[in-house]
Amino acid sequence: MGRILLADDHDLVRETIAAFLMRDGLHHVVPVGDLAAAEAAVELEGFDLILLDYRMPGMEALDGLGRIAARHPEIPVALISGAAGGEVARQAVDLGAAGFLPKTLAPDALIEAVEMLMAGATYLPDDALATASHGLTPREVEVVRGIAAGKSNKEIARDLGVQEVTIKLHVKTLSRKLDARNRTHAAMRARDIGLV
Amino acid sequence: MGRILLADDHDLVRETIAAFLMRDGLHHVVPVGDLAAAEAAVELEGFDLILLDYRMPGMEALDGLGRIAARHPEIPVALISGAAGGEVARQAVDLGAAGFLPKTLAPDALIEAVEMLMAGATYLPDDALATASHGLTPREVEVVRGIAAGKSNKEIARDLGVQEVTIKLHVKTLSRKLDARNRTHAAMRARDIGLV
DNA sequence: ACTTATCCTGTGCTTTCGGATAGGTTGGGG
DNA sequence: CCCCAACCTATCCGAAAGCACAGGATAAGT
Repeated sequence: MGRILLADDHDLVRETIAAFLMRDGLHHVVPVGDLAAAEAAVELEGFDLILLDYRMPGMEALDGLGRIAARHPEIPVALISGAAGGEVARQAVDLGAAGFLPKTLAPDALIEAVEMLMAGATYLPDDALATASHGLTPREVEVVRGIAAGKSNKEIARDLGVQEVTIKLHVKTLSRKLDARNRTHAAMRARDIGLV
Repeated sequence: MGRILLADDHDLVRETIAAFLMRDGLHHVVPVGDLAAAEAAVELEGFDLILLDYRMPGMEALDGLGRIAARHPEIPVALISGAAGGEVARQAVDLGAAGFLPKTLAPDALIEAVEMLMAGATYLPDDALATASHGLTPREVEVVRGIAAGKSNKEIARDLGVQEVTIKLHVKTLSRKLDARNRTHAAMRARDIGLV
Protein backbone atom coordinates (compact mmCIF):
# COMPACT_ATOMS: atom_id res chain seq x y z
CA MET A 1 0.00 0.00 0.00
CA GLY A 2 1.74 3.11 -1.23
CA ARG A 3 1.26 6.21 0.86
CA ILE A 4 1.13 9.28 -1.35
CA LEU A 5 1.03 12.92 -0.28
CA LEU A 6 -0.66 15.03 -2.96
CA ALA A 7 -0.40 18.82 -2.67
CA ASP A 8 -2.36 20.97 -5.11
CA ASP A 9 -4.29 24.16 -4.40
CA HIS A 10 -6.71 23.34 -7.17
CA ASP A 11 -9.72 21.63 -5.56
CA LEU A 12 -11.03 19.80 -8.57
CA VAL A 13 -7.65 18.67 -9.83
CA ARG A 14 -6.57 17.51 -6.40
CA GLU A 15 -9.69 15.53 -5.65
CA THR A 16 -9.97 13.95 -9.07
CA ILE A 17 -6.35 12.86 -9.16
CA ALA A 18 -6.63 11.54 -5.64
CA ALA A 19 -9.78 9.63 -6.56
CA PHE A 20 -8.10 8.29 -9.64
CA LEU A 21 -5.00 7.07 -7.82
CA MET A 22 -7.07 5.41 -5.13
CA ARG A 23 -9.39 3.75 -7.64
CA ASP A 24 -7.41 0.53 -7.76
CA GLY A 25 -7.11 0.35 -4.00
CA LEU A 26 -3.34 0.02 -4.22
CA HIS A 27 -2.55 3.52 -3.01
CA HIS A 28 -3.45 5.68 -0.09
CA VAL A 29 -3.56 9.39 -0.97
CA VAL A 30 -3.49 12.28 1.46
CA PRO A 31 -4.62 15.44 -0.31
CA VAL A 32 -3.56 18.88 0.95
CA GLY A 33 -4.09 22.34 -0.47
CA ASP A 34 -0.83 24.20 0.11
CA LEU A 35 2.82 23.68 0.86
CA ALA A 36 2.54 24.47 4.56
CA ALA A 37 -0.02 21.70 4.97
CA ALA A 38 2.22 19.37 2.99
CA GLU A 39 5.20 20.12 5.23
CA ALA A 40 3.11 19.57 8.34
CA ALA A 41 1.70 16.30 7.02
CA VAL A 42 5.09 14.91 6.11
CA GLU A 43 6.27 15.49 9.67
CA LEU A 44 3.35 13.61 11.18
CA GLU A 45 3.24 10.63 8.89
CA GLY A 46 5.59 8.62 6.71
CA PHE A 47 5.07 8.75 2.98
CA ASP A 48 6.39 6.72 0.07
CA LEU A 49 5.90 9.53 -2.45
CA ILE A 50 5.23 13.26 -2.41
CA LEU A 51 3.55 15.00 -5.35
CA LEU A 52 3.72 18.79 -5.39
CA ASP A 53 1.93 21.14 -7.73
CA TYR A 54 4.19 23.74 -9.29
CA ARG A 55 1.83 26.65 -8.75
CA MET A 56 0.73 26.58 -5.18
CA PRO A 57 0.82 28.83 -2.10
CA GLY A 58 4.24 28.45 -0.49
CA MET A 59 6.08 27.02 -3.45
CA GLU A 60 7.61 30.29 -4.58
CA ALA A 61 9.32 29.02 -7.69
CA LEU A 62 10.49 25.64 -6.40
CA ASP A 63 11.87 26.91 -3.10
CA GLY A 64 9.26 24.82 -1.34
CA LEU A 65 10.24 21.73 -3.25
CA GLY A 66 13.85 22.29 -2.30
CA ARG A 67 12.95 22.56 1.37
CA ILE A 68 11.01 19.32 1.46
CA ALA A 69 13.53 17.42 -0.65
CA ALA A 70 16.40 18.60 1.56
CA ARG A 71 14.56 17.72 4.75
CA HIS A 72 13.40 14.30 3.61
CA PRO A 73 15.96 12.99 1.13
CA GLU A 74 14.68 9.43 1.64
CA ILE A 75 11.22 10.22 0.21
CA PRO A 76 10.92 10.66 -3.56
CA VAL A 77 9.40 14.02 -4.42
CA ALA A 78 7.86 14.73 -7.81
CA LEU A 79 6.58 17.92 -9.34
CA ILE A 80 3.16 17.86 -10.96
CA SER A 81 2.24 20.69 -13.27
CA GLY A 82 0.09 21.57 -16.20
CA ALA A 83 1.80 24.48 -17.89
CA ALA A 84 5.39 24.33 -16.72
CA GLY A 85 7.95 22.95 -19.12
CA GLY A 86 11.38 21.46 -19.21
CA GLU A 87 13.28 24.33 -17.67
CA VAL A 88 11.25 23.95 -14.51
CA ALA A 89 11.69 20.18 -14.69
CA ARG A 90 15.44 20.52 -14.82
CA GLN A 91 15.51 22.96 -11.91
CA ALA A 92 13.32 20.58 -9.94
CA VAL A 93 15.72 17.70 -10.56
CA ASP A 94 18.62 19.90 -9.48
CA LEU A 95 16.78 20.54 -6.25
CA GLY A 96 16.40 16.84 -5.59
CA ALA A 97 13.12 15.99 -7.26
CA ALA A 98 12.76 12.42 -8.44
CA GLY A 99 10.46 13.23 -11.33
CA PHE A 100 8.17 15.55 -13.17
CA LEU A 101 4.58 14.78 -14.09
CA PRO A 102 2.93 17.02 -16.69
CA LYS A 103 -0.83 17.01 -16.52
CA THR A 104 -0.85 16.13 -20.19
CA LEU A 105 0.13 12.66 -19.08
CA ALA A 106 -2.23 9.84 -20.03
CA PRO A 107 -3.90 8.27 -16.99
CA ASP A 108 -2.22 4.91 -17.52
CA ALA A 109 1.13 6.62 -17.77
CA LEU A 110 0.38 8.45 -14.54
CA ILE A 111 -0.15 5.19 -12.68
CA GLU A 112 3.01 3.80 -14.18
CA ALA A 113 4.98 6.90 -13.26
CA VAL A 114 3.77 6.79 -9.69
CA GLU A 115 4.81 3.14 -9.41
CA MET A 116 8.24 3.91 -10.81
CA LEU A 117 8.75 6.83 -8.46
CA MET A 118 7.75 4.82 -5.40
CA ALA A 119 10.17 2.10 -6.47
CA GLY A 120 12.95 4.70 -6.27
CA ALA A 121 13.35 5.37 -9.97
CA THR A 122 13.18 8.77 -11.63
CA TYR A 123 10.51 9.78 -14.08
CA LEU A 124 11.09 12.47 -16.68
CA PRO A 125 8.81 12.25 -19.72
CA ASP A 126 10.15 13.17 -23.11
CA ASP A 127 8.00 16.20 -23.73
CA ALA A 128 9.23 17.73 -20.51
CA LEU A 129 12.78 17.47 -21.77
CA ALA A 130 11.75 18.56 -25.25
CA THR A 131 10.61 21.95 -24.07
CA ALA A 132 13.74 22.15 -21.94
CA SER A 133 15.80 23.55 -24.76
CA HIS A 134 14.86 27.18 -24.56
CA GLY A 135 18.58 27.83 -24.11
CA LEU A 136 18.20 30.91 -21.93
CA THR A 137 20.96 31.70 -19.49
CA PRO A 138 20.02 32.32 -15.84
CA ARG A 139 20.56 36.02 -16.35
CA GLU A 140 18.27 36.09 -19.34
CA VAL A 141 15.59 34.33 -17.36
CA GLU A 142 15.79 37.04 -14.72
CA VAL A 143 15.48 39.70 -17.38
CA VAL A 144 12.51 38.14 -19.13
CA ARG A 145 10.74 37.84 -15.80
CA GLY A 146 11.26 41.53 -15.26
CA ILE A 147 9.81 42.20 -18.69
CA ALA A 148 6.79 40.04 -17.91
CA ALA A 149 6.24 42.05 -14.74
CA GLY A 150 5.89 45.16 -16.87
CA LYS A 151 9.19 46.69 -15.83
CA SER A 152 11.24 48.97 -18.06
CA ASN A 153 14.82 48.20 -18.98
CA LYS A 154 15.92 50.90 -16.57
CA GLU A 155 14.04 49.33 -13.67
CA ILE A 156 15.35 45.87 -14.44
CA ALA A 157 18.88 47.28 -14.60
CA ARG A 158 18.47 48.89 -11.19
CA ASP A 159 17.04 45.70 -9.69
CA LEU A 160 19.91 43.61 -11.03
CA GLY A 161 22.59 46.19 -10.31
CA VAL A 162 23.78 46.63 -13.89
CA GLN A 163 23.57 49.27 -16.61
CA GLU A 164 20.54 49.73 -18.81
CA VAL A 165 22.48 48.93 -21.98
CA THR A 166 23.25 45.52 -20.60
CA ILE A 167 19.59 44.80 -20.17
CA LYS A 168 18.97 45.89 -23.74
CA LEU A 169 21.50 43.36 -24.90
CA HIS A 170 19.88 40.60 -22.87
CA VAL A 171 16.48 41.53 -24.26
CA LYS A 172 17.78 41.27 -27.78
CA THR A 173 19.49 37.92 -27.29
CA LEU A 174 16.68 36.29 -25.34
CA SER A 175 14.15 37.51 -27.88
CA ARG A 176 16.17 35.83 -30.58
CA LYS A 177 16.38 32.62 -28.58
CA LEU A 178 12.65 32.61 -27.95
CA ASP A 179 11.95 33.50 -31.57
CA ALA A 180 10.10 36.59 -30.39
CA ARG A 181 9.65 39.83 -32.28
CA ASN A 182 10.01 42.11 -29.27
CA ARG A 183 9.94 42.22 -25.48
CA THR A 184 6.21 41.75 -25.25
CA HIS A 185 6.26 38.72 -27.51
CA ALA A 186 9.18 37.35 -25.54
CA ALA A 187 7.24 37.70 -22.31
CA MET A 188 4.34 35.73 -23.78
CA ARG A 189 6.65 33.02 -25.05
CA ALA A 190 8.29 32.80 -21.66
CA ARG A 191 4.90 32.26 -20.12
CA ASP A 192 4.10 29.63 -22.76
CA ILE A 193 7.02 27.50 -21.67
CA GLY A 194 6.32 28.03 -17.99
CA LEU A 195 9.20 30.38 -17.31
CA VAL A 196 7.07 32.90 -15.50
CA MET B 1 -28.90 7.95 -15.05
CA GLY B 2 -27.56 11.14 -16.53
CA ARG B 3 -25.76 10.77 -19.82
CA ILE B 4 -22.87 13.25 -20.01
CA LEU B 5 -20.62 13.98 -22.96
CA LEU B 6 -17.24 15.22 -21.76
CA ALA B 7 -14.88 16.75 -24.33
CA ASP B 8 -11.35 17.69 -23.24
CA ASP B 9 -8.11 17.17 -25.14
CA HIS B 10 -6.23 16.80 -21.90
CA ASP B 11 -5.91 13.08 -21.18
CA LEU B 12 -5.39 13.23 -17.46
CA VAL B 13 -8.00 15.89 -16.84
CA ARG B 14 -10.56 14.14 -19.00
CA GLU B 15 -10.12 10.73 -17.43
CA THR B 16 -10.00 11.94 -13.86
CA ILE B 17 -13.10 14.10 -14.21
CA ALA B 18 -14.91 11.25 -15.94
CA ALA B 19 -13.88 8.85 -13.18
CA PHE B 20 -14.97 11.36 -10.57
CA LEU B 21 -18.39 11.93 -12.08
CA MET B 22 -19.00 8.21 -12.48
CA ARG B 23 -17.86 7.40 -8.95
CA ASP B 24 -21.34 7.59 -7.50
CA GLY B 25 -22.83 5.49 -10.28
CA LEU B 26 -25.45 8.12 -11.00
CA HIS B 27 -23.91 9.33 -14.24
CA HIS B 28 -22.75 7.83 -17.45
CA VAL B 29 -19.86 9.76 -18.98
CA VAL B 30 -18.65 9.53 -22.56
CA PRO B 31 -15.17 11.07 -22.81
CA VAL B 32 -13.89 12.40 -26.14
CA GLY B 33 -10.71 14.26 -27.04
CA ASP B 34 -11.75 16.94 -29.50
CA LEU B 35 -14.72 18.82 -30.81
CA ALA B 36 -15.14 16.75 -33.95
CA ALA B 37 -15.51 13.61 -31.85
CA ALA B 38 -17.98 15.43 -29.62
CA GLU B 39 -20.10 16.49 -32.59
CA ALA B 40 -20.05 12.95 -33.96
CA ALA B 41 -21.00 11.45 -30.60
CA VAL B 42 -23.90 13.81 -30.06
CA GLU B 43 -25.37 12.75 -33.42
CA LEU B 44 -25.20 9.08 -32.56
CA GLU B 45 -26.46 9.18 -29.03
CA GLY B 46 -28.73 11.31 -26.88
CA PHE B 47 -27.15 13.21 -24.01
CA ASP B 48 -28.51 15.06 -21.03
CA LEU B 49 -25.49 17.33 -20.71
CA ILE B 50 -22.49 18.32 -22.79
CA LEU B 51 -19.28 19.59 -21.18
CA LEU B 52 -16.76 21.25 -23.48
CA ASP B 53 -13.24 22.32 -22.65
CA TYR B 54 -12.45 25.87 -23.70
CA ARG B 55 -9.06 25.09 -25.20
CA MET B 56 -9.48 22.13 -27.48
CA PRO B 57 -8.94 21.24 -31.14
CA GLY B 58 -11.92 22.50 -33.09
CA MET B 59 -13.22 24.99 -30.58
CA GLU B 60 -11.61 28.05 -32.16
CA ALA B 61 -12.68 30.60 -29.58
CA LEU B 62 -16.17 29.31 -28.82
CA ASP B 63 -17.21 28.79 -32.44
CA GLY B 64 -17.48 25.08 -31.72
CA LEU B 65 -19.67 25.68 -28.71
CA GLY B 66 -21.93 27.88 -30.82
CA ARG B 67 -22.28 25.16 -33.44
CA ILE B 68 -23.27 22.46 -30.99
CA ALA B 69 -25.60 24.71 -29.00
CA ALA B 70 -27.34 25.87 -32.19
CA ARG B 71 -27.74 22.35 -33.49
CA HIS B 72 -28.99 20.85 -30.24
CA PRO B 73 -30.81 23.59 -28.35
CA GLU B 74 -32.56 21.00 -26.19
CA ILE B 75 -29.34 19.75 -24.63
CA PRO B 76 -27.65 21.95 -22.02
CA VAL B 77 -24.07 22.74 -22.96
CA ALA B 78 -21.53 23.97 -20.42
CA LEU B 79 -18.02 25.25 -20.85
CA ILE B 80 -15.33 23.81 -18.63
CA SER B 81 -12.07 25.67 -18.35
CA GLY B 82 -9.14 26.25 -16.07
CA ALA B 83 -7.74 29.59 -17.08
CA ALA B 84 -10.55 31.36 -18.89
CA GLY B 85 -12.42 34.03 -17.01
CA GLY B 86 -15.68 35.90 -17.02
CA GLU B 87 -15.38 37.45 -20.45
CA VAL B 88 -15.31 33.99 -21.98
CA ALA B 89 -18.15 32.92 -19.69
CA ARG B 90 -20.33 35.77 -20.90
CA GLN B 91 -19.58 35.04 -24.54
CA ALA B 92 -20.40 31.38 -23.95
CA VAL B 93 -23.77 32.28 -22.44
CA ASP B 94 -24.48 34.54 -25.40
CA LEU B 95 -23.84 31.57 -27.66
CA GLY B 96 -26.35 29.45 -25.82
CA ALA B 97 -24.27 27.82 -23.10
CA ALA B 98 -26.14 26.85 -19.97
CA GLY B 99 -23.21 27.28 -17.66
CA PHE B 100 -19.54 27.72 -17.03
CA LEU B 101 -17.44 25.44 -14.85
CA PRO B 102 -14.02 26.74 -13.78
CA LYS B 103 -11.59 24.01 -12.81
CA THR B 104 -11.07 25.85 -9.55
CA LEU B 105 -14.46 24.47 -8.58
CA ALA B 106 -14.60 22.29 -5.49
CA PRO B 107 -15.50 18.67 -6.29
CA ASP B 108 -18.76 18.80 -4.36
CA ALA B 109 -19.70 21.97 -6.19
CA LEU B 110 -18.92 20.25 -9.48
CA ILE B 111 -21.38 17.46 -8.72
CA GLU B 112 -23.97 20.00 -7.68
CA ALA B 113 -23.39 22.07 -10.81
CA VAL B 114 -23.77 19.04 -13.05
CA GLU B 115 -27.06 18.14 -11.35
CA MET B 116 -28.35 21.69 -11.76
CA LEU B 117 -27.39 21.80 -15.41
CA MET B 118 -29.06 18.49 -16.19
CA ALA B 119 -32.19 19.73 -14.45
CA GLY B 120 -32.29 22.56 -16.97
CA ALA B 121 -30.95 25.31 -14.74
CA THR B 122 -27.99 27.56 -15.53
CA TYR B 123 -24.79 27.55 -13.54
CA LEU B 124 -22.53 30.59 -13.39
CA PRO B 125 -20.25 30.67 -10.35
CA ASP B 126 -19.46 33.97 -8.73
CA ASP B 127 -15.79 34.05 -9.47
CA ALA B 128 -16.54 33.65 -13.16
CA LEU B 129 -18.63 36.78 -13.06
CA ALA B 130 -16.12 38.52 -10.83
CA THR B 131 -13.39 38.39 -13.41
CA ALA B 132 -15.97 39.38 -16.03
CA SER B 133 -15.58 43.05 -15.24
CA HIS B 134 -12.48 43.80 -17.20
CA GLY B 135 -14.55 46.46 -18.95
CA LEU B 136 -12.71 46.25 -22.25
CA THR B 137 -14.60 47.17 -25.39
CA PRO B 138 -14.52 44.70 -28.31
CA ARG B 139 -12.07 46.93 -30.13
CA GLU B 140 -9.75 47.06 -27.15
CA VAL B 141 -9.80 43.29 -26.93
CA GLU B 142 -8.68 43.09 -30.56
CA VAL B 143 -5.87 45.52 -29.85
CA VAL B 144 -4.61 43.75 -26.76
CA ARG B 145 -4.56 40.50 -28.69
CA GLY B 146 -2.40 42.15 -31.30
CA ILE B 147 -0.08 43.34 -28.57
CA ALA B 148 0.12 39.84 -27.14
CA ALA B 149 1.06 38.55 -30.58
CA GLY B 150 4.08 40.84 -30.51
CA LYS B 151 2.76 43.28 -33.09
CA SER B 152 3.67 46.96 -33.18
CA ASN B 153 1.03 49.66 -33.09
CA LYS B 154 1.61 50.24 -36.77
CA GLU B 155 0.97 46.60 -37.63
CA ILE B 156 -2.16 46.45 -35.51
CA ALA B 157 -3.40 49.62 -37.20
CA ARG B 158 -2.87 48.10 -40.62
CA ASP B 159 -4.60 44.87 -39.64
CA LEU B 160 -7.62 46.72 -38.29
CA GLY B 161 -7.69 49.32 -41.05
CA VAL B 162 -7.21 52.37 -38.83
CA GLN B 163 -4.48 54.89 -38.10
CA GLU B 164 -1.64 54.21 -35.73
CA VAL B 165 -2.65 57.03 -33.40
CA THR B 166 -5.95 55.30 -32.82
CA ILE B 167 -4.16 52.19 -31.68
CA LYS B 168 -2.08 54.27 -29.30
CA LEU B 169 -5.25 55.59 -27.76
CA HIS B 170 -6.66 52.10 -27.33
CA VAL B 171 -3.40 50.91 -25.80
CA LYS B 172 -3.50 53.70 -23.27
CA THR B 173 -7.12 53.18 -22.28
CA LEU B 174 -6.98 49.41 -22.09
CA SER B 175 -3.79 49.58 -20.07
CA ARG B 176 -5.56 51.82 -17.60
CA LYS B 177 -8.53 49.47 -17.44
CA LEU B 178 -6.29 46.46 -16.87
CA ASP B 179 -4.22 48.39 -14.34
CA ALA B 180 -1.12 47.72 -16.41
CA ARG B 181 2.02 49.83 -16.56
CA ASN B 182 2.62 49.34 -20.28
CA ARG B 183 1.70 47.22 -23.28
CA THR B 184 3.71 44.23 -22.13
CA HIS B 185 2.10 44.28 -18.71
CA ALA B 186 -1.31 44.65 -20.35
CA ALA B 187 -0.66 41.59 -22.50
CA MET B 188 0.19 39.53 -19.43
CA ARG B 189 -2.92 40.74 -17.61
CA ALA B 190 -5.04 39.90 -20.62
CA ARG B 191 -3.70 36.40 -20.55
CA ASP B 192 -4.33 36.20 -16.81
CA ILE B 193 -8.03 36.76 -17.33
CA GLY B 194 -8.20 34.41 -20.29
CA LEU B 195 -8.54 37.09 -22.95
CA VAL B 196 -5.87 35.62 -25.14
C1' DA C 1 47.01 27.04 -23.64
C1' DC C 2 42.94 27.62 -26.04
C1' DT C 3 38.18 27.95 -26.97
C1' DT C 4 33.67 28.79 -25.45
C1' DA C 5 29.94 30.64 -22.79
C1' DT C 6 28.29 34.10 -20.02
C1' DC C 7 28.17 38.43 -18.52
C1' DC C 8 29.18 43.20 -18.65
C1' DT C 9 30.05 48.10 -20.72
C1' DG C 10 30.30 51.83 -24.07
C1' DT C 11 28.79 55.14 -28.19
C1' DG C 12 25.57 56.51 -31.52
C1' DC C 13 21.50 56.27 -33.99
C1' DT C 14 16.46 55.35 -35.54
C1' DT C 15 12.13 53.69 -34.39
C1' DT C 16 8.53 53.05 -31.31
C1' DC C 17 5.96 54.02 -27.36
C1' DG C 18 3.41 56.75 -24.18
C1' DG C 19 1.16 60.88 -22.66
C1' DA C 20 -1.26 65.30 -23.25
C1' DT C 21 -4.58 67.82 -25.66
C1' DA C 22 -8.33 68.67 -28.80
C1' DG C 23 -11.35 67.47 -31.59
C1' DG C 24 -15.18 64.53 -35.01
C1' DT C 25 -18.62 60.53 -36.09
C1' DT C 26 -21.92 57.04 -35.24
C1' DG C 27 -25.57 54.63 -32.84
C1' DG C 28 -28.49 53.70 -28.93
C1' DG C 29 -31.27 55.03 -24.77
C1' DG C 30 -33.58 58.35 -21.76
C1' DC D 1 -33.45 65.90 -28.86
C1' DC D 2 -29.73 65.32 -26.07
C1' DC D 3 -26.43 62.54 -23.89
C1' DC D 4 -23.26 59.06 -23.82
C1' DA D 5 -20.40 55.27 -25.17
C1' DA D 6 -17.45 53.66 -28.49
C1' DC D 7 -14.76 54.67 -32.05
C1' DC D 8 -11.77 57.37 -34.87
C1' DT D 9 -8.33 61.26 -36.07
C1' DA D 10 -4.81 64.92 -35.38
C1' DT D 11 -0.32 67.25 -33.63
C1' DC D 12 3.33 67.65 -30.44
C1' DC D 13 6.76 66.00 -27.31
C1' DG D 14 9.83 63.35 -24.26
C1' DA D 15 10.92 58.74 -22.87
C1' DA D 16 11.87 54.16 -23.95
C1' DA D 17 13.12 50.58 -26.89
C1' DG D 18 15.75 48.42 -30.41
C1' DC D 19 19.84 47.94 -33.31
C1' DA D 20 24.76 48.10 -34.79
C1' DC D 21 29.27 48.15 -33.66
C1' DA D 22 33.28 47.52 -30.65
C1' DG D 23 35.32 45.82 -26.73
C1' DG D 24 36.67 43.51 -21.96
C1' DA D 25 36.37 40.03 -17.74
C1' DT D 26 35.64 35.66 -15.85
C1' DA D 27 35.05 30.82 -15.37
C1' DA D 28 34.66 26.23 -17.28
C1' DG D 29 35.71 22.79 -20.17
C1' DT D 30 39.11 20.57 -24.16
